Amino acid sequence: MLKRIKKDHFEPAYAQLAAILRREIAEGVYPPGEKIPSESIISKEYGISLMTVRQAIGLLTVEGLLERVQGTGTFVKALELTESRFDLGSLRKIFKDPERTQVKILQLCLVRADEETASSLALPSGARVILLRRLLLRDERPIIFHSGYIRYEPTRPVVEAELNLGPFCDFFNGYGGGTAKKGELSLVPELLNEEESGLLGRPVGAPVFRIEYVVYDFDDAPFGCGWFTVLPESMKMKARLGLWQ
Amino acid sequence: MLKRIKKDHFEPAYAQLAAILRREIAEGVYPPGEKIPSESIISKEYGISLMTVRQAIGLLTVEGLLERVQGTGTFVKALELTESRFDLGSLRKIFKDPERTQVKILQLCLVRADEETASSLALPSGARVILLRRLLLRDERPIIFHSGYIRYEPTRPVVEAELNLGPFCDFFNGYGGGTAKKGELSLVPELLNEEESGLLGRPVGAPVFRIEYVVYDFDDAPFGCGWFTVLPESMKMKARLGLWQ
DNA sequence: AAGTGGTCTAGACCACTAT
DNA sequence: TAGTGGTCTAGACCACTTT
Repeated sequence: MLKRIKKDHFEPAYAQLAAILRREIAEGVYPPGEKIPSESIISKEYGISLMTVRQAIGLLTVEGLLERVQGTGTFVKALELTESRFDLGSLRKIFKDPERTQVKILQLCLVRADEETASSLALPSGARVILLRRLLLRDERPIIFHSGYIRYEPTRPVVEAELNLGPFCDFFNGYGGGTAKKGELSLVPELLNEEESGLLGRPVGAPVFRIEYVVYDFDDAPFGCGWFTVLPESMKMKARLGLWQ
Repeated sequence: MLKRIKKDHFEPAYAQLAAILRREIAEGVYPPGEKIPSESIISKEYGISLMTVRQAIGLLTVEGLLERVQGTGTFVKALELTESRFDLGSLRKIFKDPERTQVKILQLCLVRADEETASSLALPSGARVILLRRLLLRDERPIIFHSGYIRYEPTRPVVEAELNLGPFCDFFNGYGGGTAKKGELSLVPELLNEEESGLLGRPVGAPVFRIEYVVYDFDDAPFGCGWFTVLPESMKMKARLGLWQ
């Protein structure tokens, strides 16, 4: 039998078993909707411990290939559009490559919060807040526009250099050393307005992504909100479903 | 000590420990970047097995709260914008609620594939493919437009009723009983064109999501491609970061 | 060398589901 | 009642990192 787990292999046993199961699913040995053999049967078949089998099946479960049903069995999942997950991985590379990226501060000042901002930051309308507007450039070309409001705390002055030097999204970790506890984001399709059009060098009305956010401190009080306007070609939102090996 | 694991609790031990660690992180006992106690120390401290501790820490790791570094320790992760994950969960409810949703077939016919489609489906240019265009309505209102091409297989005739009756995204599972092995999706911001504007009842140029896809069969050959145009209010793309308990 | 996480075992009992 | 997955134990050895 080819499907055997080798001890002393560079791959751990659970990964080997996961690969075998992945292959068997790909080959149609277990078609979508079908039940795969029980954990104890697999454990005996391959001569490995039950916990190791569970680790392999757990892996394929988070990959979306299998589904466990207590008391019944483990089943092969069919492809479902709604299982797709998109992440901001393409931004990660940009944020972590200081060589080619540059941040330009457009505005950093104290302003009176408008109705909506005050409400987002749980402040009385007209309270003073910090307005921060920046442009992120990649290879000299603007690709992201950021506009954000931050709670103004007189005890913690904002140092421009601090915001300038830190990573682009660093106010997520507060300014002056504070840290965010949680954040809420929303992704929407948007059209470039006139101002953004000028800043990002694209025609008015061009389609872009907008990421709106609110971040909260460790007392669950909102301390920052705003949005990022991102040119779609610099933020590839891709997802994969099923068996890609 | 309050932080103690109760056996015979309705919550399993690993979930109790995860909740305790979550709380301690929230309270700043372990600030972002800090190391939490080692697994063996936790194991002794709470009188539970090492495997159970690992299960709890594994849970918080996939939640994005902790990060394991082999040979060094487990650390509290700071909030990072780029860790955000958006899913199509809001579509799930729509697809699985046949009471309020309705599918209207606009077109189902054999056409000659254009250059791009032929290339996506790995067919010679001008090959015959099935064109399927549909509208999904929710409470009588159109919210998603789907336009897709499917490989034409003379041996497997397409039955309109089949496509009409199945769930909206069911061609993912092929037609005539075939099944998809994998799929690749891409999310982009787009503007409504004139045709879509008429179908979806929104002005031309309104911002929408577009989900482009290619699905592959079990021989890794592409058998379907196309896109969904989705009104943004019916597809809320939300993500949460950090500690929400 | 000591400490950390990564893997693994050979059992055990439980909750749930089907028959 | 039998079979399934869910949880848990008390060990073990390994790979890796730091000192």
